[in-house]
Amino acid sequence: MRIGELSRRSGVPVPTIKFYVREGLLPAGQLTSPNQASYDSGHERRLRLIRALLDIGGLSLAAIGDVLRAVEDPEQPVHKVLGVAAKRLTPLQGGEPGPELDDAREEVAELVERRGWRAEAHGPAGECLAGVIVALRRAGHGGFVELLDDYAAAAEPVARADLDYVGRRVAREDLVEGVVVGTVLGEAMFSALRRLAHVDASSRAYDGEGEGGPGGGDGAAVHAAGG
Amino acid sequence: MRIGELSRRSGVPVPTIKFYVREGLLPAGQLTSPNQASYDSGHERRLRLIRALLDIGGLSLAAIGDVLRAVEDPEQPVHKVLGVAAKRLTPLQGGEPGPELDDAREEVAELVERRGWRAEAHGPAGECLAGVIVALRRAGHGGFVELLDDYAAAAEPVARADLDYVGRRVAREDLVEGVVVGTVLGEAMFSALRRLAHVDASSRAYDGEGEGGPGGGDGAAVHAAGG
DNA sequence: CCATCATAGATAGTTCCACTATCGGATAGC
DNA sequence: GCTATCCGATAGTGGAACTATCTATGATGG
Repeated sequence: MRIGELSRRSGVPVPTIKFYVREGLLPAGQLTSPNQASYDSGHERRLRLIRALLDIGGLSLAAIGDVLRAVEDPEQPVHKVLGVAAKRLTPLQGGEPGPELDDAREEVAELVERRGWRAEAHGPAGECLAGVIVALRRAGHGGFVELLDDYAAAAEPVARADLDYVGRRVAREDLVEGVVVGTVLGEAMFSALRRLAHVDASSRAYDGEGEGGPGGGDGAAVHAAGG
Repeated sequence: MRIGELSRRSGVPVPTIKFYVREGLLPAGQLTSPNQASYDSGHERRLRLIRALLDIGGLSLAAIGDVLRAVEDPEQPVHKVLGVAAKRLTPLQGGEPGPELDDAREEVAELVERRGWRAEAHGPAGECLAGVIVALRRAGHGGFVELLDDYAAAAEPVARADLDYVGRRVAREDLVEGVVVGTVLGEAMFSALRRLAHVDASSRAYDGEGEGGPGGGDGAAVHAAGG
């Protein structure tokens, strides 16, 4: 297919497709003549993936490019690709070093030990978590950190489900793409579910247990007041 | 305190503080003379909250401003404030309408019913979830949608924990701020924990059950390959 | 075979966002 | 008085993600 049809099928404007090719996010079409190239369904799929990571996952084009190029490169061993993915999928707050951050790191290490997780507490994910803890404390909501264990307990089955999804894939590219999609879009999925569950939990807490179906509250329910 | 000290204590540059005041994110200092103003610990706390929502939560300044101004305004009833928060904390993908989106909406409604949630499936959170489902399908990862129930089951205890945290607050402003912080920073916290749990689950799945502590794998472990 | 349309590739421009720089005049505190 | 700091205002910066325009070339249809 030509670029016009690719644009129509993916919903991405032609100049934007050209821009993505320039930025190395999308391989160029197969040139059939000096000013004519043909694109296939692989391009279409890649384009949809880019838009999902961009719009839903909120990744930057630079991050998407790094990840996708690593996925494409057959030279890269799988674990390297996953390393790139882990780094680029993490906002990586870092923050200014200090005793606060050291304390938070220590708490993360204790949590990992407490739950018996086989994970490095000082890897990208652990650093990210420590950054969040510091930010919560700095924002005056240190109490929220007490929920860490509850959150960790909920994260375990989610991680197992993710791995289960990824485990069903065999081809290298499919595998890696599964990890990326699971990490990025799975996060968006959980986030939406969490907000839905907030409405439910709030409804039960403030409207009383005995009342009827959803939406019966008069506004006390958290998040229920949509407009 | 004067603006210089506020800057030193919060780590935010003076011109940036002035910028936040101009944008209505931070109340102006108390003028003690035509060109002298004094700031208090409330300003400092607010400033830290802004930075947390911006850096960790990834909210835009516009969204932060809407939420904080609603929180500040004593005219606004609590449920209105929570409505504003819910809307601004949601990326609100919307996406183009079509049969795909209708199908996804239907699935969300079925999920809500299946779990017995007292929540409107067509509120902001439900719409957001439907958008994610559509994006997953469009990106060629419709299979991931099968994890919806696992994710929903994990979201329930998290939502209960959040509500429990919020429930401990009594003052109106504290309550609302708790919701905002819980929703935004709690998401970042869960996200980091989920990635940590990925490392663990991957280690167990690929490195064998019997091996020793963390980090022992040779790279097959998801995300374990940090830089 | 010729008019019309789409395309490749290149360069430059736009919009939004989150700051950052500079300035003129006033004040604080020694 | 002197210097550092401050207020308020205006203007400028840099990055991100496009978008517009242009030229030369080729495809398509009557």
